[in-house]
Amino acid sequence: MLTSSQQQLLRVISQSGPLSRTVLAASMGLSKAAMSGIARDLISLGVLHETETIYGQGRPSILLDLHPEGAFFVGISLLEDPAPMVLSDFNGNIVARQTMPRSRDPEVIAESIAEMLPRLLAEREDALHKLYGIGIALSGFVDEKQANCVQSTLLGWKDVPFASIVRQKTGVDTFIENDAKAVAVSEKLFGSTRDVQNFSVVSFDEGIGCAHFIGGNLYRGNHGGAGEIAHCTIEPNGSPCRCGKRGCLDTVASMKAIKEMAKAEGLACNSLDDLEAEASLGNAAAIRILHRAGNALGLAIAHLIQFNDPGMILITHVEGRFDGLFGTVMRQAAEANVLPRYAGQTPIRTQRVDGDVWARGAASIAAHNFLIGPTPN
Amino acid sequence: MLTSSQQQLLRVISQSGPLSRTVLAASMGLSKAAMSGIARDLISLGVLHETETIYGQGRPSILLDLHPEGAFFVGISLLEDPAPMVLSDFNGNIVARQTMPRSRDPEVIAESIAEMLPRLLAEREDALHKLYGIGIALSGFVDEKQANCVQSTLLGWKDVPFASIVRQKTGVDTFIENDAKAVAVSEKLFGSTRDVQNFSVVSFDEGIGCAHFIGGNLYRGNHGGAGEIAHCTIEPNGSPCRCGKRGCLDTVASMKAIKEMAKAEGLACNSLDDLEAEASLGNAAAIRILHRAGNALGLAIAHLIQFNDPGMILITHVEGRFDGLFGTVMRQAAEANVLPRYAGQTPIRTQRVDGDVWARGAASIAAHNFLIGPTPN
DNA sequence: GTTGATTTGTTTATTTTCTGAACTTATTGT
DNA sequence: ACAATAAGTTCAGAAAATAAACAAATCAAC
Repeated sequence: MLTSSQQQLLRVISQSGPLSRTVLAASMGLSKAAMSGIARDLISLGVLHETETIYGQGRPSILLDLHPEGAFFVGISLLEDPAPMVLSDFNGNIVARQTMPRSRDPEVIAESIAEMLPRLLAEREDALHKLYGIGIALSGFVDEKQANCVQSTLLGWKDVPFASIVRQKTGVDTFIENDAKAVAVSEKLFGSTRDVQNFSVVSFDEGIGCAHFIGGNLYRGNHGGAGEIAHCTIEPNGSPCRCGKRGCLDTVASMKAIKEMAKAEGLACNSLDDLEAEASLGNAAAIRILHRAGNALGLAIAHLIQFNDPGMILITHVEGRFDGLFGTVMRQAAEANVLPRYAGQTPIRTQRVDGDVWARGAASIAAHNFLIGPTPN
Repeated sequence: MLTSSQQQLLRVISQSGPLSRTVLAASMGLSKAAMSGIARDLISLGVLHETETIYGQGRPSILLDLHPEGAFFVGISLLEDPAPMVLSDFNGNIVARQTMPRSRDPEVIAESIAEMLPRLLAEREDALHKLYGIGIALSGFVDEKQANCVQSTLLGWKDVPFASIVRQKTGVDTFIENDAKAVAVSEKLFGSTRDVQNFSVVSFDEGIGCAHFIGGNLYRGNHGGAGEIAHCTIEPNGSPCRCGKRGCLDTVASMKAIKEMAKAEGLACNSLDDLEAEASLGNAAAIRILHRAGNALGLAIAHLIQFNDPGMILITHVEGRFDGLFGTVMRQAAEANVLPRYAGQTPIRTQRVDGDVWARGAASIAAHNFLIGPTPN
């Protein structure tokens, strides 16, 4: 395996983006001499490579970055059926793809993974001896070692040591993670938040998920529940939620809730875009629903900003557009409910993602473990 | 100064409490041999010492802990006038005390500190050559280097490089910090949360402050504003707040707000205890006020738990008791507004603190910088 | 009691890793 | 062309960590 200095170097690069040897040495508290050797070793291992040359006064500096083809990872999403299984390079590019049937039996899933793995790797021969891990995203709570699924309603699991089951069947290092947290990790490693140390990702879909990066690390919370904003009380004494409380964000602002409210109002809308279209035609019910949902999501995001002062909020969404009424109301509510001094200080970015989010997120969990080791929280 | 391994050892001990050499070696990823030497050096420096002996099978292990008299720190609170100035040992015990006039002119305060410092140290001669820093707590925003006050309404400051001003006048390493964050650090270093890695401290007083520890480190937020729960919207369209918004927690649940509401209801109550007494006699207005305040604080704490899943919430309060109506309602509201699965999973502790909180917190900032170095966020 | 098992902590020779200082390389500015 | 500047390399020596053997302090069992 890698030495601790080598890991530290990869960690710094994955947290800050491409850097020169001199800058790396300074930020790691090492001498240029030490840096030189560590970089040489990692380059000859094929994990690092030289990219851009920066010209200034004096000898130009050469930026070092992770080599896209230096390591490969498998990502599997257990949120969909059939479950997608992808092979990702070090940049988050998907270089091969398969699907497999989803089951509720851990052993059966592990068996399927072991069966599909050679077929996946056959699509990309050079990845075989550079496969460093498998990551699996699922809906539910995962322990801090990313090994055991503490609870998953969707899969009907409770305290299932799924990572070691898969590891045993495949012989490859395996890690599992909650869906929203996996997406956050992939944004940090591969996406638009590489050089942001503190941010929260809100994944907007049928349900609402959220995960925090703090100090450059995924923060999982004491019970793995950090970021569970879906069930914060946003409308005191509001509608009952399937969790047992009332007025949870999930009952007002998730796609599921929005569609249900639309149905209850007799609107034939099957997507956010449909509802936005109705609203722009002046349909009062559609406008009311979008206002209510946008306000709720905006207030929750305002709380996120007030409580944690992140450097960025990134909203990922598979469906819909965020430049309509819903998005506008959401942004206004977010701005209106933070300290006026802070209003506008925290960028709220929305990003449409393709259907590979979960599988790519899963792969990023394996990459994260390779790069950074187990998360400290 | 200390080597990085020495600092790491102090960091681990200050985060986890007393540990044996063998456990330390394992948790730092070093060999027992290396540990032996590092511990020897720190003991002869007077910073560490052996405490309890733990008997089990085999040779007993000897716990190592910070030596209470191994280092001293000065703490100054600029929240009060006159400003208390204390000398603290490594356990947070206050071993000497002075006061000084507070001013709004940074130069004048620095001058006063330089003037009082010899008098403070005269009370405790052995501290003179073991003084490793000055910490200053103030109300406002402080940058991540704990050097500049970005903004303080109370002191009327904006971008004041106060730490370096004091450093220049006294010749001692100086750090400044926000009041609530300083209290959180002192609880982590000296108090009841030493071995908790993730927790939030809510300081309940005239205003409401809050600070988070995440992964064993103070989390300051991207603009130094993490934990500003006082101005989260807790009663949508509620009373106007001096911050410009409406329905902030501060307008309902701070001691200032509670007293104002009591006054508006014509109650002659000057403290929480007075109001609790009225409520227990059946005074409807008193009951209403306490319910409203307790509910608001409880909801905010529930959000804190939902968003960040901390291992503990610690509420520090100078005034009043938390076992009356206010505390009960607060706890009930907190429990009722978290995911039922989590209810009761996060301990909410209340702790009455003496008038030295702020000064002790300030001293802990200096200690934290000595032990752990600058906070990474 | 004595002996063996067990685990902590120390010692010492050896290996690994890092540093300092001089040096080479590649560029800008004049 | 040549000085100035800064990045990156080389290599001897210093510093730090390791492995393995060992000493120390206890419990448990006979």
